[in-house]
Amino acid sequence: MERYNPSSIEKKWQEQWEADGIYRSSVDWDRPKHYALTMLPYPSGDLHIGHWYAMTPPDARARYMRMKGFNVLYPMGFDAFGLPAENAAVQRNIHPAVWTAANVERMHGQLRSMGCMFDWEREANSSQPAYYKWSQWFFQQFYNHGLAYRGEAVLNWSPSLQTVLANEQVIDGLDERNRQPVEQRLMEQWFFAITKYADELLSYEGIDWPSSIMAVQKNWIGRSEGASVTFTTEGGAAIEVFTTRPDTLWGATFMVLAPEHGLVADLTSAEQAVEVADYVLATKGRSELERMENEQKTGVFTGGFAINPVNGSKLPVWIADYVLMGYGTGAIMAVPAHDSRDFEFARAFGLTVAPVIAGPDGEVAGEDMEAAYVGSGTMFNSGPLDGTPVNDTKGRKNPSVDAAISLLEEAGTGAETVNFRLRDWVISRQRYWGGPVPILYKEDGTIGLVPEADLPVLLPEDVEFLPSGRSPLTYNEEFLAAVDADGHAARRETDTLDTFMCSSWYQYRYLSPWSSDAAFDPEEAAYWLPVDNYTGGSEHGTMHLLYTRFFTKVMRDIGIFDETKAIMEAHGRNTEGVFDEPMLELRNQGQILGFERVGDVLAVTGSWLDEIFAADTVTVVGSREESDAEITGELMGRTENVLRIQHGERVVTVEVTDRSVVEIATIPGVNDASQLKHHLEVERMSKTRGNVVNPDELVEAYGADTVRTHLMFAFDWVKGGPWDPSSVNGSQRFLADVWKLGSIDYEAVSNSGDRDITRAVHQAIAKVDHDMETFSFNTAVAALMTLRNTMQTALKDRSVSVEAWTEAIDTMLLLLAPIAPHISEELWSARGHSESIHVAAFPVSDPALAADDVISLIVQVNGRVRDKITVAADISAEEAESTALASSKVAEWVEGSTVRKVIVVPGRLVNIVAN
RNA sequence: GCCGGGGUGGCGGAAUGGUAGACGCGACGGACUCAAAAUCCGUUGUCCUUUAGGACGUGAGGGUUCGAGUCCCUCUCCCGGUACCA
Repeated sequence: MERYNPSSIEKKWQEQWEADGIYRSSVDWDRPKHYALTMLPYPSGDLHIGHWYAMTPPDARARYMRMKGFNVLYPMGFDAFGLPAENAAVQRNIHPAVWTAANVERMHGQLRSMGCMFDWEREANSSQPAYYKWSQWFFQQFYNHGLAYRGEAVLNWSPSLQTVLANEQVIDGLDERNRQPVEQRLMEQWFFAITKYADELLSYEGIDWPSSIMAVQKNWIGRSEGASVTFTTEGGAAIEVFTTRPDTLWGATFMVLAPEHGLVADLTSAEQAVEVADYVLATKGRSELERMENEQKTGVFTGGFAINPVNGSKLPVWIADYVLMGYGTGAIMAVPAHDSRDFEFARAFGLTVAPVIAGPDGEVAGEDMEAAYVGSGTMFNSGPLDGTPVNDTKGRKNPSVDAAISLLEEAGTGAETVNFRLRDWVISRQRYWGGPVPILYKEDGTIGLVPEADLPVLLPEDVEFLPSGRSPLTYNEEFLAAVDADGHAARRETDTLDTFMCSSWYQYRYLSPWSSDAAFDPEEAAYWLPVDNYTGGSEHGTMHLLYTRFFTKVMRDIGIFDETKAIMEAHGRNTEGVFDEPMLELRNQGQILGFERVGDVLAVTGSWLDEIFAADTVTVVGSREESDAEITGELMGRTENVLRIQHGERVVTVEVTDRSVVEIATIPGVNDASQLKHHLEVERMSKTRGNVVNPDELVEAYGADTVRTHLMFAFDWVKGGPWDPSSVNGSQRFLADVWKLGSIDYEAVSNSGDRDITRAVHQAIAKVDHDMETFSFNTAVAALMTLRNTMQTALKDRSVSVEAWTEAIDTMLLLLAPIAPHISEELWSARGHSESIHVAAFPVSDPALAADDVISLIVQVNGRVRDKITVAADISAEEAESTALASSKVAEWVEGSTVRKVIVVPGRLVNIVAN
């Protein structure tokens, strides 16, 4: 028997599977389908352990579904447009297309090493013309239906990326990719009208998504119920405001406009003109980050006034940057008594505070209140609505809000309104490496689509990258010059599509990446759609996962699924709601973090040069006590030749020079500073932190099966956690044991253990079946390890028959096949099976065989375990009770007291209540 | 602040309201070996105790229950998201 040697078998089977085409997925209406999708990677160059974690457990799930009888589609592709390619172009003078293609090529090999059941015939790559032609086509369809438009808004401009970004791509005032500051600018851009779908996006009917994702999206969409109210300036212009608290209208004491608001100029008086202009300018110069960091309220009086429609009072109008142009109407009525932000502003500028809601016990706050009152109570000083109760519900459910809205609607000065936090999606990017927006600027000044026949608008390859940061499309005359449908000269749009737009529909391109006359083949779509299970990271909650839902709903509404739907119906499928959502079930995996490691303890001799200690010798020692060197302690970090050493309470900076001698006893030869191990925290993996786990190295050391098994076993998949390099041993031993069990020539000595091993086998089947179904991968592997343990015990005294042993090992291999596909295939084949294990059916557990004959009956006295008695599993309640009461240990514990009650849980325990 | 998730041995983690710590890592003791690795056997929540056994134990406090890691209330800490959103 040969030893388990993954490297020799894994490659062999990967090639065999590919040659046999066992992972080709084709439409077969006679079989139930399962579309398993995992988020496609960006071709950054190297697959990291996170990719393995995101892809191999779902691969095991897809394989499991296949063995359960489903026709499974599990495709893979590349989200291949994006900025890193362009940065590489500028920094290293490599064309983005070349850089991307090389990375895709490299990642192909790495993806294959996972042993996944990807159907490569269905690979899609968003940067190829065959793909982005359809991204452009979708843009045009959206445009024709009024869902793509060019508009002006205050947007996020990233100076470092030299492009505009969608709200979703800005986190804490920084761009989500490089974490550089973003500015607010009034700009004209291309938008998708996602806000038209805001309400529908709030519904998750018919889909099973994690509550955290639904919460994040709901929060992001930010629906709030209230009223729009029209105030009037002294000049007669209308100032529209949105408020969730129209019941506090009588307490409005001033108004605030966003500095960018269109009425600012009209309202500003001559005396205030300079101050207002200064403030507007200052706001413009402030980055999003600075604005957020500024906790003090700022603002200036415009000198203008507006009339409150409910009581005719005259309110001073201010401008302040705490009012955002991007939300509501960019103007608010300020009710300092009942809104904490308005209150702060009023106090900062000495404005009137006028309470209009009394507390629940009728207590009325005075002008001198110390904080805004936002609770429930009763309206007062509110004209006709005095006495109306105020509760803590939103919108018309609150009687005070309801009454106020009715009043406004009768008077014609306001209306019930729902407002959303969600903004329309900016989809144009001022970058080169993306799909060109298929738009022409015509001679007559109008804007039009590139004729459909001219799609795709190809990205010119022959371009020059200038360090200006500007997209080369903006100065490429060959690209810019175009001809419109009427034969007139036109200029092309130089913006490209947001990569999130390309990835919003990739699940449809996988259906038929070969289609040249449609985005996808409706025959394929009718069978495979919708996606049954989607897996990926939760960080896409407000980006990709929101966009793709929107995209699918639009596709449904503009008829893109009509043909697909007709074919589905022809096959007898119920199509109701089938195109409402792209993915029926979503599961998010956690993140693999870097491991914790204790750094080398160093003893350093040398001399101080100001704050830096210049090393003569650096020696790795066992502990601080071993050395009396001047500087000694754990190496906390290292940058090039500068060490940070924890010397007692403080961290000392030590410089290792050319003349320094580094001694590491465990590493032979001449040592240098780069060989020193520094301390690592549990945190995200990154190259700069030096805690990256390279999956290629792991595969080389342990084999893909061990890496797969370990990623499934060592974590709760949803949670993730730190990678512990030593715990891989457990998964490696497990597979080595399976190898031994599966390759020995078994001979029986007796069959006394048959019942036990058969029970273990059937219990394992039930457990693994259930756990694979529910994404509980770690306990599925644990159940297989338990079966391994049982089999090893049986093997020792050869106490089971050859038949029972054969069933056990064959079942073990079948259960293991989705998790560790290579070793199971090799052993399966070596055991004489001619068909691949991956086309075999998943074993079925027989409950009668899985059932225990005897159980350990737990006997409790007052809820504490006092005895355990082995009894038949099917013991009756009466019998269990009498058995328990007959226990001598029970007798000891109930002695001197009276048995009050006996609770029997059949097949489990007996609790005797006595006092 | 608000929303979501969580706190269980030295570590990763298991536990339909019913034996807390499955499975594994690590550690310790032993076998094999000239030695090491690998492998095999045993121990491993804490405390008391020779054994038997007992007490304590799932972030803290309270409650419901015959019985709570699990359900309810209050609090606390950690992680993620979001935040002048009117």
